[in-house]
Amino acid sequence: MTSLKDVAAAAGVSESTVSRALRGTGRVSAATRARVQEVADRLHFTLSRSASSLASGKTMRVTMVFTDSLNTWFNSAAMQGAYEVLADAGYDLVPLIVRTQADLRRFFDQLPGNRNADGMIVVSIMLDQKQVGILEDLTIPSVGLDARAIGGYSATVRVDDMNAMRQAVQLLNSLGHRRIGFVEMPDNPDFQFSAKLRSGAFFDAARSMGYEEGDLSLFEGRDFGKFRSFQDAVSEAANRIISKRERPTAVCVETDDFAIALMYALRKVGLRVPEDLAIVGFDDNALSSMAELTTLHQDPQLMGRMSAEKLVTLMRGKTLSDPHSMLQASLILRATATRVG
Amino acid sequence: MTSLKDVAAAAGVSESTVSRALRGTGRVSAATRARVQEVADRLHFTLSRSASSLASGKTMRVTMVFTDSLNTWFNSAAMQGAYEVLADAGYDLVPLIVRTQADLRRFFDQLPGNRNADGMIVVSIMLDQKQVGILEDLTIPSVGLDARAIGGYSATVRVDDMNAMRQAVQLLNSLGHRRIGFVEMPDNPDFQFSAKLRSGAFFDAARSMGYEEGDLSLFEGRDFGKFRSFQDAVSEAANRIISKRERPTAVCVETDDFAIALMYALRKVGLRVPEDLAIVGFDDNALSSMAELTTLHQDPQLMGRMSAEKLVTLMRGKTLSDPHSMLQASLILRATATRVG
DNA sequence: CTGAAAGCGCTTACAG
DNA sequence: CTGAAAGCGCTTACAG
Repeated sequence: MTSLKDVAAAAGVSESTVSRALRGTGRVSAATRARVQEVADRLHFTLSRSASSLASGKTMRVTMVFTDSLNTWFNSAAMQGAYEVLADAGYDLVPLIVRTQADLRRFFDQLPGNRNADGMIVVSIMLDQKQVGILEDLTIPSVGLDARAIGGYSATVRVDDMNAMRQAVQLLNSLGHRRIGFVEMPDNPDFQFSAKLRSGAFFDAARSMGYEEGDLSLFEGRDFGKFRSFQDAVSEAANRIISKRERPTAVCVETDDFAIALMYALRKVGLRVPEDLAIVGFDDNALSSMAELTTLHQDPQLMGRMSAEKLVTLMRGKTLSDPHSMLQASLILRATATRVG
Repeated sequence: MTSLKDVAAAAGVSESTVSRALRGTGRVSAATRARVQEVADRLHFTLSRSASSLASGKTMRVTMVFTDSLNTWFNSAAMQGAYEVLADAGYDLVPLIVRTQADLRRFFDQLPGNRNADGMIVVSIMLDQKQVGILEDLTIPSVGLDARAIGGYSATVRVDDMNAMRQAVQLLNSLGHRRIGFVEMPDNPDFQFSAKLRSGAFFDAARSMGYEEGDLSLFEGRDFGKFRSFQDAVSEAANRIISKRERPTAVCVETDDFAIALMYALRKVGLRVPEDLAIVGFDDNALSSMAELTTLHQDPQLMGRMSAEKLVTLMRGKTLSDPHSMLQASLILRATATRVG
């Protein structure tokens, strides 16, 4: 395999000069640079990233940590957004899935001594105090994407759940719904990070707008999470909604995917949406417009881009004027939430 | 930053022993191994991948090459499948998007001298003869995923388009459709790799079943590909279908995404699906069941897994008994293709 | 089972 | 602007 040494020999210059010419750093005469480049092209030479990395101390790699599959609507878009920015800046993006508490513990145990990335983007993970401490002591920057709390991260990008839920409650209130509820996603039984923030925000908003405890229902994710499949969880959630005494006339659902599946399940047993139950989702994914789902729009690809931009700035040793970005979700009015009755 | 040397010092053994103990290679006494591991854990030590890679000649990295966004239905599922297998085998997965002919040329120009991956998975790319030659000369194995031709790749995983299209035509024939057509995806104007194989297979199947040229219509991707947005392309395709003299009573569409968008566009102007036009898609993605689309099911996550399994076997220096896998798509009967008339 | 030593292929002060 | 040399942190024959 041809190495930098071969290029140096073929071009009649030193290895130092080849290195500088190819990377465009340091002072090299235009003529020399051109000759080196020409020889390198002819020999199909590429720098060994491992060797460069070892010598320079920069890995030119970014780890993107997920708790869930890469092909969810949110994760895949966030990764695409981050990829675009990182590729432009010369960084490789390396996805890592951390599914269980044990995985996560191992990951954090090894973090302090980890020299295998110049930075990381951590997606949708709730950290405990110890983990926050580890991040703070890290020599490489970390960006929290969909981080529900700022602690530990050098920068964060998130959606304003509080305000989003306020908009949703406001809508339901304006439409005359007096009994409302929130439906959580099924918990991953093996994993503790499912944030309760969105449901918490929903109820806070509702109370501040005059709803009383008796008006509010929570359909808890852990009640469906013990079921084997997504469909089982959907059935159980639908069942609990139907059999609820004093059933709400409207619910918010934690994500569009769950909202849409739920809507189909409810209609199948004869509950009319929106007449009997209004539904508001969260995400505005590709299914939502087709399902005519009223929902809150967020843009994970943009969030991925923003996270990567912050990270690149930090990896270059600069500081951020706005390390923590909070985006607003926008309410998309469609057919599943209409006036009560 | 703590290095292997520090671990060796703290454990009172040589660096060689630490290396062997931590990687579980070579003969190390159980007691020594345990002590080394304990010290390594205490110091939060992780091997530097760059240094390991440089010393061993293995990068433990796999490049996965796409021509399109990471968050398409097919790509994200394929990546998830490949990730699962590669992560288990200790490899990092590094996505690479090659959007233009120029990108692709540069990529292949640099491939021969590239030491930055131990193997690669190439998704949905049509290769020319020169590129096939480059792959064949490569020292690292390459797997073609959704490779429409075998040439150059050490192994391939694909769907049997021929047979899938035969099933589709057979269905339309059984349902009494005598005038049928195929709708291609809009071309990426900047890119030449959109395969014509699926439409070719469709017409081959139709002819072999007695359809005459006058019965068959092709709606070519390049006719919609010059439009700016996906929606524009959909509109143009719908327009061409509607204004076709001797309009077909049924069409196959290259992918579900395009089929569903097309269906909505057609219904909007009053064409009834399936009464006026039956539609069969390809993919069976999450939208299809909701849209009640009759389609051909394929499983990109499984294809990603299979590709990675083949690649891992090859990277370990073993040979494959079945390097080229062809999966069958299965026809999913739903509401958009019914008896003619 | 364990260690000393060479070497992987670069980058980067340091000198000139 | 260019080169000689040290060194990044590992792995792996080679010896014992």
